Amino acid sequence: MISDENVRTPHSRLTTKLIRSGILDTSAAVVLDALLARDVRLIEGGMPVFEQGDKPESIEIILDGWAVRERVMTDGRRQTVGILCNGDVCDFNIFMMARVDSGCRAVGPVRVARIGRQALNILNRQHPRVGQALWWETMSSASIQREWVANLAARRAEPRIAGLFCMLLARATLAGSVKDAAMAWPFTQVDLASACGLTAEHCNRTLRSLRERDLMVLEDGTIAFPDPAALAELAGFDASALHCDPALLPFANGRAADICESITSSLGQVFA
Amino acid sequence: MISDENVRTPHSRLTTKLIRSGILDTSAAVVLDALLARDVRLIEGGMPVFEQGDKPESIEIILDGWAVRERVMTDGRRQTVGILCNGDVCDFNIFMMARVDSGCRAVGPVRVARIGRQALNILNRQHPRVGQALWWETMSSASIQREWVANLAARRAEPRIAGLFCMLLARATLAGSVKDAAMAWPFTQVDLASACGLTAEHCNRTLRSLRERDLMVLEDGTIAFPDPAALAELAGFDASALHCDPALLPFANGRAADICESITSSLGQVFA
DNA sequence: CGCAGGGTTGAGGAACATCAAGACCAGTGG
DNA sequence: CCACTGGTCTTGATGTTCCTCAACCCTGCG
Repeated sequence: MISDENVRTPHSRLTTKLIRSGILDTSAAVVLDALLARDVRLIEGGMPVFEQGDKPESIEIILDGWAVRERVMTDGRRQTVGILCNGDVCDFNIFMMARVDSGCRAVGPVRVARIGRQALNILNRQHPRVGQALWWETMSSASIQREWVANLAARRAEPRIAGLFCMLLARATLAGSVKDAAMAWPFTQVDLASACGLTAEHCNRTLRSLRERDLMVLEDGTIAFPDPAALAELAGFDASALHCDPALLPFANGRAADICESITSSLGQVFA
Repeated sequence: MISDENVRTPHSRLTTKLIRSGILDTSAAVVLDALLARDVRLIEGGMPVFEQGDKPESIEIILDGWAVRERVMTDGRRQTVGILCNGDVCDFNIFMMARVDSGCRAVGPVRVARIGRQALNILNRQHPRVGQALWWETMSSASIQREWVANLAARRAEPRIAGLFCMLLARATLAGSVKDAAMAWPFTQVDLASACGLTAEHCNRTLRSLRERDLMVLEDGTIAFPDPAALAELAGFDASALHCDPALLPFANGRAADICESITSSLGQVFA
């Protein structure tokens, strides 16, 4: 399921997202892409990208594939606390934290780029705009994490799963890995259940309900959403946590546009 | 409920926390405290610190009191997505984000310090260690947000509320606003229910259960925990998300210590 | 062949939400 | 002074959501 689209396009998923969000211009993107190509690892599904308790020595960027952040609870269970899409920066705490609080595991095969402390310092000095873009990414992921909390706390199983789908579809769309409202889907129902705080059985039944409503189709490791707007309607999804122009997202019902307003219009002032 | 302890001690809650976490030394702390004293507002209970959709122009630091981050859902309900304790930095996205994704509301009276973009830039240039300490705070709050997700997704009502209590007690302890495992508690049961993703009625019944087990006592706007270790045991609480020496926390059952190991031992290398 | 992992379905019960009502208290306008 | 209001806490009755336990099927794999 590793896409080779980055061979056809000049930009990685991360820079695609940052450009679409109005954070990077294409010349700065080239710098970042070159850095991302320097130290790439391929991690097979189920394998850790890093473990809870590790001492962070670098930041990891998901180039292709999906990964989960998970936390080992005191009873031994692993609780998913976030999902990483291609184009996501996986923890920026290299500078300060002595230990990472939660591990990262590949779901399906994943290509990961690594940037060490020294390279990052040089980047910040020589290309401060690129450094700032990485901080933007960090802030953005904090917003996403808050939306994740709202999804768990405020919604029942069906809208909750729908809300997760909307969020992942939107993020993957920004990263450029969605075609016709469909994307790679290496997750098992157990994975999805853990992410949603549900049992696998209940998750299964809820998925069937979504399938019967023609809101999702899953086959061959690909998930498709025939009617993203209806999915967003069911979930009560609000894309404002993504800090992007809602017109870029596949929920063409106008509601998200109302809420987000024209975020991009003010992006010119970001680095003023 | 505004404490005046910061008159007796030289340090604000934020610097107290950063010193205890091994991030700041006392001389750098003086710089930060001076900055925190420059622009202080008093916000009464129920009033917004900032609103969802605002354009961020400064970062806000909670000096005293409690606040909640909340997100307006598409059906109009306000969903709590985080709780801010004294000593917490309330969103660092001033640099990049065009809009804030979730508002901040005072629960009980709150003293807030404001640092503008320019003052922050000067701080970063003249005192890079203090700037780094603020980034540490940001990373730490991301960890706390992940633990929040785990709490919602993995635990039932009783351990979930207990887990929230443990987290808040631990954070307030680091900030220096806890005495004898007791702290100010301006939250209504409706507030608590929203934070835990429960109805107020079920929250009420669960609190009664905790009270009957002698795990909490609430009176006069103060909450006390007669047996923090038992509370942590019930919750299955793991303090590793706090990135501090577990010996500083009031859960003296040895378990947290096992998990966190000696985090502080490696703090000397943080700025290497 | 056996076996493990993933998906699916059913029955029963526990956890939680919903609806409803009442107690208590602070404020507030008559 | 009173009545009235709204907010908070509390408790009960009832229904829904979700979990638990238990199967069973399928596939890939040793």
